[in-house]
Amino acid sequence: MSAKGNLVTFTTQDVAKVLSASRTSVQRWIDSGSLRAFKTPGGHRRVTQRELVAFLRRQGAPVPSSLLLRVRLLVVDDDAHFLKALKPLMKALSSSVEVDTVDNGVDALLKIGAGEVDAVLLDATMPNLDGMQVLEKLKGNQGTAEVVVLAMSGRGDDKLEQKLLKGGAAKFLVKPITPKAIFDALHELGMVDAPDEAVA
Amino acid sequence: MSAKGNLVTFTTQDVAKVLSASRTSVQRWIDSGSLRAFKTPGGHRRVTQRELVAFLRRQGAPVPSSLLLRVRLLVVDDDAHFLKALKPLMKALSSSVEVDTVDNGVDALLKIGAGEVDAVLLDATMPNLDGMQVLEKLKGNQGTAEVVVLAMSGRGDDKLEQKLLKGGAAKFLVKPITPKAIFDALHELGMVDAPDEAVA
DNA sequence: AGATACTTGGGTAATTCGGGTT
DNA sequence: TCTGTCCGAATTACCCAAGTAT
Repeated sequence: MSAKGNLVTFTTQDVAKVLSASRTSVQRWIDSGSLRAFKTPGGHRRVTQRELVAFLRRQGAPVPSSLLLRVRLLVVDDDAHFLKALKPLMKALSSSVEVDTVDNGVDALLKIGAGEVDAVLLDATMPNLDGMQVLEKLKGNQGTAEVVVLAMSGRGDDKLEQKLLKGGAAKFLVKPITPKAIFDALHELGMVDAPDEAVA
Repeated sequence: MSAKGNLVTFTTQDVAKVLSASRTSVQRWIDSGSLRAFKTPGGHRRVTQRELVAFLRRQGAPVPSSLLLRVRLLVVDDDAHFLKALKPLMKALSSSVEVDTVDNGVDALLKIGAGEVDAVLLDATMPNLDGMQVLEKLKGNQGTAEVVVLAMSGRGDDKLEQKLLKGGAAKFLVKPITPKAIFDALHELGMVDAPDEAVA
């Protein structure tokens, strides 16, 4: 079996404590749709940790590091060697980033659509895939709009960079991409904390 | 949690962990009918993985990807063209159905016997293979009796259809078989959910 | 098959939540 | 819009006898 169910849920009271608000307010936020929740068969509201963190970010509120989840990063590139090499390097660099890789846009969209991805490192210059189009689709869709897009391209191209950033890409990275560059980008976006310390 | 063949069942505690709820609540949900379960001879509740996923979806709760089920469908037909064409079509239609194909009954039975199959689409009118006999063997054997059999034949034949259904076939499909017909049959049997949505 | 350690069911009490209201 | 308070209902915690797993 895979890892433990990382599925922690919060009651309205739990959420209220995080924001120093009242339980009643949290109920209203949920009912008005600004905070997504599901209900138990008995009608009690439950908020996932993932959604709580997303909500805090939307509101510009600080995210307690105790709530930070591992970032699920999907790397989309058609260079098999790059993908194969990147995974262990990222793993060694930070235990708070889970790296998944695909070599084509179709698989990428399927995974993103399934809600299994927090951030995408997308080669904007892949053949058979219009990075700009993917970006537009992601940002245009409720449910995928919050996926952080890190665009990368083979070389500096100011025009492409501006276009992508304007389209909603969070960062623009120029190849060659290093694991540290990816980590730093995620760190600047507040998605991960400081790098792991060596354990003696 | 116990695993028997490919059927994984969850105890009340297992379900409770998935939702970070209490064991007592899970018991109540089962007793009130919100969550379907069966009982062991000793009275302990057991929930199938399939029902757990369905329950989570009904409540709007996130479904951990480790719980996602895929139906392993084995298609038995001697028409190579049919087999070759069907596989990619089913894949495009639904990512939750894994299609395997064989052109003879021997390989089919070997795969089924190995526990690698959830459902079989069986051409009941194959030469060199008595579909009815295969059906009887499957249903008569502990361990293979739960494999869902979708029988198909070249044309409507009420007598054959009645015989097969009486023998334990779950559905009777008339050729030409379309991927959608297969999917719908599996859907009616509760083995798959609604079709994949394109990331539009 | 028997023995052990762990888990579950059922009951009740204590706590928390939802909804209406101020 | 946010907060506080009410009551009925849902959820949780705790007990020990019984079922399950190894």
